Amino acid sequence: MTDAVDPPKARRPNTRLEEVARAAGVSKSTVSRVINGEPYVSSRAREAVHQAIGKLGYSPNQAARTLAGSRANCIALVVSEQGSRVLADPFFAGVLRGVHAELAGKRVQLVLMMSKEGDEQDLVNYLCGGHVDGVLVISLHGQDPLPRTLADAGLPTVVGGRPLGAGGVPYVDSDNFNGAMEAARYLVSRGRKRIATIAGPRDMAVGMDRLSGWKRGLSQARLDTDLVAYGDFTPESGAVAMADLLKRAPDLDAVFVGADIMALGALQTLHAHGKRVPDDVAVVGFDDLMIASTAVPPLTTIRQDVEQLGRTMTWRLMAELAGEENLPPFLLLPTAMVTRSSA
Amino acid sequence: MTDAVDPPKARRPNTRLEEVARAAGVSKSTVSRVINGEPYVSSRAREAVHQAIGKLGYSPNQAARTLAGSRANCIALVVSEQGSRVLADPFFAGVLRGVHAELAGKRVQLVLMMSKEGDEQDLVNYLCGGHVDGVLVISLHGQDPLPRTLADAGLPTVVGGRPLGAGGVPYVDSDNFNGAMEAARYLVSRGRKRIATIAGPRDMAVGMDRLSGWKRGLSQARLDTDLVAYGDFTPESGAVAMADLLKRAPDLDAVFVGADIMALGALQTLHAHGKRVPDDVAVVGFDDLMIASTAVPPLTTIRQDVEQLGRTMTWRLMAELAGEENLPPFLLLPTAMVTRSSA
DNA sequence: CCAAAACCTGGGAGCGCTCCCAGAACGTTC
DNA sequence: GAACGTTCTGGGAGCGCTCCCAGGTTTTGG
Repeated sequence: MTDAVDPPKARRPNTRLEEVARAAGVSKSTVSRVINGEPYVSSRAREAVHQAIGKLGYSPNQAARTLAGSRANCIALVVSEQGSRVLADPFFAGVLRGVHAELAGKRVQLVLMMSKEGDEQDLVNYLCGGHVDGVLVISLHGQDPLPRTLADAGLPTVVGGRPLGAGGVPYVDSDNFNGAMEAARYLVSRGRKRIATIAGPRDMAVGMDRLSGWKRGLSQARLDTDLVAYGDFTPESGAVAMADLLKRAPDLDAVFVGADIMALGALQTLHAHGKRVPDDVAVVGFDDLMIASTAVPPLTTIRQDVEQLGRTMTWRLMAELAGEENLPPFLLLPTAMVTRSSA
Repeated sequence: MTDAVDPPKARRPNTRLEEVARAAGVSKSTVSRVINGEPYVSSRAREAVHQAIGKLGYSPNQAARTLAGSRANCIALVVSEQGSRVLADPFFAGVLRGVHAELAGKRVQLVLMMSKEGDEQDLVNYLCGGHVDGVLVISLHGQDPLPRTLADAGLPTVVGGRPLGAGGVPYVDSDNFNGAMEAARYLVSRGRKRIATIAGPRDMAVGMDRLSGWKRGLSQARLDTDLVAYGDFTPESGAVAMADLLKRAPDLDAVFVGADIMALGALQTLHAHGKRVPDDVAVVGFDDLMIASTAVPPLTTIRQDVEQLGRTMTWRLMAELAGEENLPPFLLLPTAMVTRSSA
């Protein structure tokens, strides 16, 4: 009965569509049409609405739009767990940058999710629950069934990096095969005869594709392709692999390392064994990370444009969401050789 | 009248709360209570609901929850644009990792946003529009008013890295001052007499705090603090700054570089000038990036735990959202010296 | 000049949930 | 056993939007 003091609930919901409508002297429907860029709105009404929106600082309530409409205006970027490692990866950062760049200006939010090893079910439930319009998946290890599952559920999905276990799901990848082949050919063209490689893990397409490209490059020149060692995309594994190769073939005069990060380790081992780079052993990496240019000696490498990868994935997904048809099932991005001092 | 064939609308909305209720033989309200972990639900009902949820693979519609309730169950991570650069930064990746780790298990989504230089208004409208419960802001340059604006609008906000222009907004940062001081003291303790520094840009707190710490460390030992050069957190700027210092003081025997990334450039310059590290010039960096350990020689540096930074920011924000009171206005995370070969 | 088509507009039903309210079922106490 | 708590339950009013429908206004065309 007395003036009950409002509890500190605060934060009144913001301007609503209806207020904009009133301010502009039109109906809710018309405001909605203007916001969604529909036709059949007189320019007079459109103008009035825009003014009202500007004056009131109106921002539509996404939750309500999602609930009422059929679109969530939101896509997910799913990173497979081990993610603690993945997020540290410049690859991930590059992709993220590209995704963001491509999304700029479009009224689409990006939510980041990590697929936990065990309870993928939770993730799948969430994603398929209509909370997002589409999914970008990156960093698959092995035969991750996630993309297949999502695609089967009818959720538009694009994978970054050729997925091993998800035939038919659209993907975008760098042209690892041709990039690696170019590296091999380059080494051949420089007169190298005994060319080794340090490949990525066997359960990742990126590792296998680069290995295949290297093999093809060498066999075209009728060179032996027996000098293969494997690493796991860490400097340490690169160092170990290099030592192994050196033991198996002390006379090797070049090595193509399937990732700059491993090349760093290889460089250290080479140095420790008293091999001069590139005089005794030429080294070519892959990726063109920033560390490639600051390595000693600066690393000759194959550049892949990861930002472009992110952009392209996003473009492909958005195109599908927009209902475009006959989209390519996969896209391969060109790589480029960057010549520095190591080869 | 005849069987009108459904247009290919597809993707029927998923299971709804009501179906769960029916399956469990209870009311919508009860299901809602179970989902939200409210008390006053008999264990029998709770059990039945859990079973029904499991069987139907139900996942609540976030949009509806947000709309009906007062929480969005969603926080934003805002990265200030120039973002193209920021996202490539291991700092960002580390923070992101920490944020994600801290969020794991909590039913809170993370949306990523970039503040564009010009139209911050858009961002502010969106964030204050009730779409998110709180905001994490990182990578502020200069006197960015964004955190102040958000905080003033009543939106819980936590800044990563001491903000220069946002007094009063809670923040979490590494203890840059003490870390830098420790670096300086270490160099002193190793008998170095002519100690320089390469600092970050003057408009970033992280640069200034490390510079201050270095100064304090030297002046406590009654050493001159005149050898200061500035860089901008790139290897190139580090190289230039180092050359400058060498010209001003050819006799310098140590340099504290306010970021590993700049130390890389400094190392190159030192090498080019025929200075041996650490024999002629000792080098200490800051950050302990991965490149610190693979540098030649491996870099002695001050480690900051950026993942912990992300975790702490998130914890602080979530605590505030949970209504905790008397939370600390800022938190400083300890750094640790990592001794390698460069000093 | 009138019918049909093309434009523009407002009203209102619901999207799936939360949260408030009223009330049922079960003690517990005097 | 009447009066009160305490625990549990269901009903139903919205949250702010989109989208469908019905109706009004203009243009077109024969």
